[in-house]
Amino acid sequence: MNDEDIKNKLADKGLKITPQRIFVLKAIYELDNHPTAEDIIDYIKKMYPHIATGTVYKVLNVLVGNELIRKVKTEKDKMRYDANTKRHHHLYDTDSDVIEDYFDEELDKLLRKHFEKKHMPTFMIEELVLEIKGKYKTN
Amino acid sequence: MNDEDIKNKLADKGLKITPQRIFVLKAIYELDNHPTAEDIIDYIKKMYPHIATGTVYKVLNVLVGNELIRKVKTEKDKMRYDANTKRHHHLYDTDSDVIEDYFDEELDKLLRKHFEKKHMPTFMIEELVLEIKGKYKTN
DNA sequence: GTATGTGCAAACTTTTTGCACTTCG
DNA sequence: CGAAGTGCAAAAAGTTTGCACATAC
Repeated sequence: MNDEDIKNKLADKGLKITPQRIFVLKAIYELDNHPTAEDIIDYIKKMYPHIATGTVYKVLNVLVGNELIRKVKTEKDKMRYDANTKRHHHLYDTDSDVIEDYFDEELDKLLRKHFEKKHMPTFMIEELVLEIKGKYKTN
Repeated sequence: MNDEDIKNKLADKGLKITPQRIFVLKAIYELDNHPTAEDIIDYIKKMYPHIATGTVYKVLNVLVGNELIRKVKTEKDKMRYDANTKRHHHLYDTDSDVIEDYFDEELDKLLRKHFEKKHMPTFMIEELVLEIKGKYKTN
C-alpha cells in the first residue's frame, strides 16, 4: 500500500489528507496483525515522534467512522484495529490474544445459504463473522 | 435460578459462598441480556446498597476464571457478562450495542461438518461463535 | 483459627474532550 | 480565507490493586 493509494482512500471519503492520517493508515497496513492503538502510536513515533496520542485516537475514530478500518475487541479487553475491509472471519488464539484473519469462501457460501433459508423476519443481517477460538498446535 | 442452585454452583468449584457472590450471580441471571459490570452493580445496590464496586469486579473475575460466567466483547468499549454456559451465537445490534443469544442447532451441525471436512492442521478449535451483526427491524 | 473474601480509596490504563493553534483545499 | 484537523493537557471511563478488616468453613 503506497502513499498514493492511501491518499486516494482518504480523498474518496471526502477526508482531508494530512500526514497524521497517512501515518496511521500506513501503520495499520504495515503492522498487519490487528494492532492496538498503542502499537500504532509506537510505530508511528519511530518516524514521526511529534504525533500526539489524542490525535491518533481521533484519527482512528474518523477512519472507523468512514469504514476505512474496523474495530475489533478481544476478550483481553483491548481494542484492536483491522485494515481489512474485505469480509473475513477470525482465528483467535485464546492463549496469546492474537487474532488472525481467516478467509473461507466455502464457509461464506454455507452461511449465506443457511440464513437465506432461515429467514429471520425481525433482524436485518449486515455481516456474519465467525470467531474461531482455540489454540495453535505447537508441535 | 434459586439461591440453592447458585450455592451449589459455587460449592462445586470450591469457592466460598458469600452474599456478594450470590448477589452477583443472581444479578447476571436476572438481568439476562449480557449486562455490563455497571448494570450488575446498579442492580445489586437496589437490594444490597453496601457492596463495593471493586468487590463486584473481583467477584466477576473469579466467576469467569471458574467458568461460571463468560466475558463477551462488543464493538463498544465495555465488557459484558454472560450467564449462559451453553454454546450459543450472538445477534448483535450495531445501533444499540445490545447482544442477544442465538441458538441454532442446524447451524452448529453445519459448522461442525464444515470444519471436520476442512481439517486445519495447525489450529485446534475449541469453540465456534458466530457474530451476527445487523439491526432490528423497527416496523 | 486461618485461609479466603470484602471494602475502600487510590492508582492505573485506555480513551475522550476542550480549546487554542495550524493546515488543507 | 474558512472549515477541518492537530497538539496538548486535563479528565473521563472502566477496571485493578493494596491493605486492613471481616467472614466462611
